[in-house]
Amino acid sequence: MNAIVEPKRRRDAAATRAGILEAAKIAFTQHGYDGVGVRDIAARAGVDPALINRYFGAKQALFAEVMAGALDLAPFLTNDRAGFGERLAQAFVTTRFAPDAFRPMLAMMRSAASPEAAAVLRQCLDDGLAKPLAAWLGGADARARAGLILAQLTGFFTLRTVLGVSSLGEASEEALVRQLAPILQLYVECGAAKAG
Amino acid sequence: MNAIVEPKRRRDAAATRAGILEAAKIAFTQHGYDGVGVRDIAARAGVDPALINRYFGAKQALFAEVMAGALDLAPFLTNDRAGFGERLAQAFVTTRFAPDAFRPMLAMMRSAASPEAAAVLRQCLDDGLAKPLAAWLGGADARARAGLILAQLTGFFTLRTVLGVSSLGEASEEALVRQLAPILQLYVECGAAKAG
DNA sequence: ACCTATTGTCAACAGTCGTTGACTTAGATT
DNA sequence: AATCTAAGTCAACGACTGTTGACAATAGGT
Repeated sequence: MNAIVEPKRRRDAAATRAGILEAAKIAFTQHGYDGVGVRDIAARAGVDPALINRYFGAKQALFAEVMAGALDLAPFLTNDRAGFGERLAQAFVTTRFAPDAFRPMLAMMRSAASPEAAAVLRQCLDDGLAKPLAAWLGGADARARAGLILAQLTGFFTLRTVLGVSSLGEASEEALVRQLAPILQLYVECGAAKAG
Repeated sequence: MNAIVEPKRRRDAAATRAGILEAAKIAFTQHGYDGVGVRDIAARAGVDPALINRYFGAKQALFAEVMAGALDLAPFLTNDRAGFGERLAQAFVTTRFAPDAFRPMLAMMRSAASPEAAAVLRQCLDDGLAKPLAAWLGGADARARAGLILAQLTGFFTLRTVLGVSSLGEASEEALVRQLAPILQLYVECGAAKAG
């Protein structure tokens, strides 16, 4: 029983580092890279602002660590290819989130305008989403189809959650899934069948 | 010949105001709302920064005037409904722009993260794009379909131009149009045929 | 109990931001 | 030519930004 039970050190580098990281995830999700200051993040973590630079070097590096590996489409890239569109649409349209949840795609779209953040995001997006999706899709124009699927999803996020356009906010989730699912599915199939 | 030929006044309120507006259009397109300072805009217009507040009251009001009426899909909402997807895809994928051109949709996506700009954009987007498009589409789930079309287009912009993901940047324009056009067209028709 | 490396605190730097008010100048009117 | 208003200039405000270095306090190993 007496394994390494966390001696509850009052000063714990690993814990504060993790606390900063967790606070940063929420903050970046809510306000984007430019909308959050290091003092905000530190305050959320109950920590001195200087510690952010001590543990992460710079704000950009903290953002990079927040986003590293967070963008992941793997759960959707299963063998059930026929259900891809439906599963993806359901997940993106109907999933509820706690107000302080970490939502990588939302953090991404809210940070895209900042060149500093964009430099980080480009690679996360390519490696975490675009390339795996293109590989899973296969067939003709795989990269283009993967990019357009991601464009549809990220655009949906930006318009509905970031900008709050009424068309997407007030439309029933049922209608959105009904329209979106077959579109996503079409991107899967129109490469396998033939390049039209 | 001697109509009102612009007496070439060295001090011309209307001209400087227009100059500021023009400079702001380019600046917001290139760097987004948060990425541009009033001093930048003033410098581009060759004008004192204080004049921006004199003529527009505040930065947000300047942005609002830049975006007012700029988002317009009317040229695409013609009677040729069968060619809608192809025309839209062609225009969005292949159109070349001068580096200092005003591109309203790009300015929008680069400014979406700022709450101040988002407040302006929400209404421009709804009134200028979403509502006219939904009305033109008609049929079942018109609002949802309009929103999803805009999501596809804006997402495409953000990923390709703002973030520069390789999947959309390196894919051939031909392939992109080939994949995108039928998708957009499907949003037009899947409301008219039946809500399946 | 001392020593030392780790961890946390604090203040300040050098910028940038949007905005404001007082001032000077130009141009048209009388 | 004198006057007066419109137009443009300038400096500064207060708040905020990311980052840094010197300092204080704690904890663990001896």
